[in-house]
Amino acid sequence: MAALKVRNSKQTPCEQCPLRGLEHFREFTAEELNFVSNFKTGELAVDAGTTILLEGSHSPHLFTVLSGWGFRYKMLDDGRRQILNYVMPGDLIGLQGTLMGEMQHSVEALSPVTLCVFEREKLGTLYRNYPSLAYDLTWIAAQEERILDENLLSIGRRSALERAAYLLAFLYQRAKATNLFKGERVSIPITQQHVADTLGLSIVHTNKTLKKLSERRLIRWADRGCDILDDEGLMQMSGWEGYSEKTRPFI
Amino acid sequence: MAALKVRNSKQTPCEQCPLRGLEHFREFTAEELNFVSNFKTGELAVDAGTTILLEGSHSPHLFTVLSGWGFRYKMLDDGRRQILNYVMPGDLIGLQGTLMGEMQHSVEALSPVTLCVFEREKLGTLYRNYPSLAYDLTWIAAQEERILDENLLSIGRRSALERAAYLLAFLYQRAKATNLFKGERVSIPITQQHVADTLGLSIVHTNKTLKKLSERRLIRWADRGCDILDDEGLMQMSGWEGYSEKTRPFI
DNA sequence: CGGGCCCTTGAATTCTCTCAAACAATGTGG
DNA sequence: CCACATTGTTTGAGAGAATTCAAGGGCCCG
Repeated sequence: MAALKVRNSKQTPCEQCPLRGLEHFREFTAEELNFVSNFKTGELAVDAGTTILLEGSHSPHLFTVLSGWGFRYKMLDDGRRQILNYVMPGDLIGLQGTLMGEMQHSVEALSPVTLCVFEREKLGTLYRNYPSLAYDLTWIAAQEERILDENLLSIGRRSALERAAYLLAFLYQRAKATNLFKGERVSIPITQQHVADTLGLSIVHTNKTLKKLSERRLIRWADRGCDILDDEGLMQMSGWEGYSEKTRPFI
Repeated sequence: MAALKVRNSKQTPCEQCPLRGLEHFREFTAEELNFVSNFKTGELAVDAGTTILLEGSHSPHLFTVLSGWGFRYKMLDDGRRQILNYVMPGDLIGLQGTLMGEMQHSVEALSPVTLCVFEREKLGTLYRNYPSLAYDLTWIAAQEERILDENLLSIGRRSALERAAYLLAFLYQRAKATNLFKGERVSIPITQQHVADTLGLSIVHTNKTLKKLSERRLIRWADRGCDILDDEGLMQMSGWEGYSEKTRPFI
């Protein structure tokens, strides 16, 4: 699977960024917008299945997801894979690698994905002249930390059924916030193998666990994806209360 | 267990900070040092077992650990506990809560701990006037993210034996870097319950797993703690390669 | 039509948990 | 100083959870 194969190159100017209109994201000042517009050097469109960032690679790019789904993961030498988190529109990827030189995880596209590409050299300017954006970067990193804390709690201490319910409620909440569900379709584009690799379970046991959620009418497993039927039921089953932020920064 | 009980209040000026001398931490410029010295409003000393920060509490403090060991954790309603990471000298705690209003995890002292207390109101000044420190804050958050990624991989995909070996090698490496082992004693001050709650295992199974590591002469379980006998053996057993940073920022 | 990918199911095996009991070390109050 | 409670560690046994192995079915695409 070739990394970073460009599908097309039409550009969305930051001023007309479709995400900026969503109430989920914080507004920019004119100055900020002007800088970010300059910070962005291009756009990238990749197919589902493409490896966007690869563990072990150096000086990787800094991206924001403009559309589509993806996931971050790590692998052990023998092929065991752990999915760490999912990425959706508005999410920044590659920050760890940008700050620390080497990617410690990979990112793969789950669906066709478009990415804003940022110029890593201008990160210094960002910190020097745009403290509010610097603050946002720290905020974004801290938010990711928070999600990982919850995932860790889930894998370490929740039962298989609770874990699965948490994951699906979590994905539903995030996807809803970024307006990923146009109209009625509420489908999460993952396979059961992805669920298994996120929950730390085998594919067989994951299948049986998801079946229980289906029998309780909380979800419906569709073709290569999952429809959420009762997100509150999922949250109740998992004991997870959801995130409360109304708005968040994005770059 | 009362939170934040002050044990004494003698102060260490930042200029004479014992951590600053360690080669593990990056140097400050005179300006940075001057600001940080002013940013620090006091010092706190707490006993082992004290809850330093509590999940659910608001407007918490921002601290750097000056001495001692602690751990971050989350709990489910029914008491199941997951330890997320450990904190050691030089580690910043409370950043998540400071940025996002409410603590989503707790922090407890494993040993007597002294903390530098920072004035949260001056965080804006930091971002506005000290971009290098702002960068450091983002770096610190990204580094925590990286550790959580590795922990997640461990709990999700490593076997019990590998997990235990990883954890102990990880703690050893971090403790060594912060010079926590004066002389020969290489003892990590945790109980098997802590290990269990970190690895997502029961205490009984943790005991049996640690026994296997002892039999292989990789560790020795001492009184309320663990002596590392062969850290390379632990790393080999876990398949973990360790962190490569020579130096890191701290505030 | 065949191959590949994904989902499903059953069965045997292995891992991990809970329950239960006991022991060691430490600290406390009488 | 001893009796007793508390905390942490250790061990065995049975129950439950999750894994691997194996096989079959559906669907899409070349």
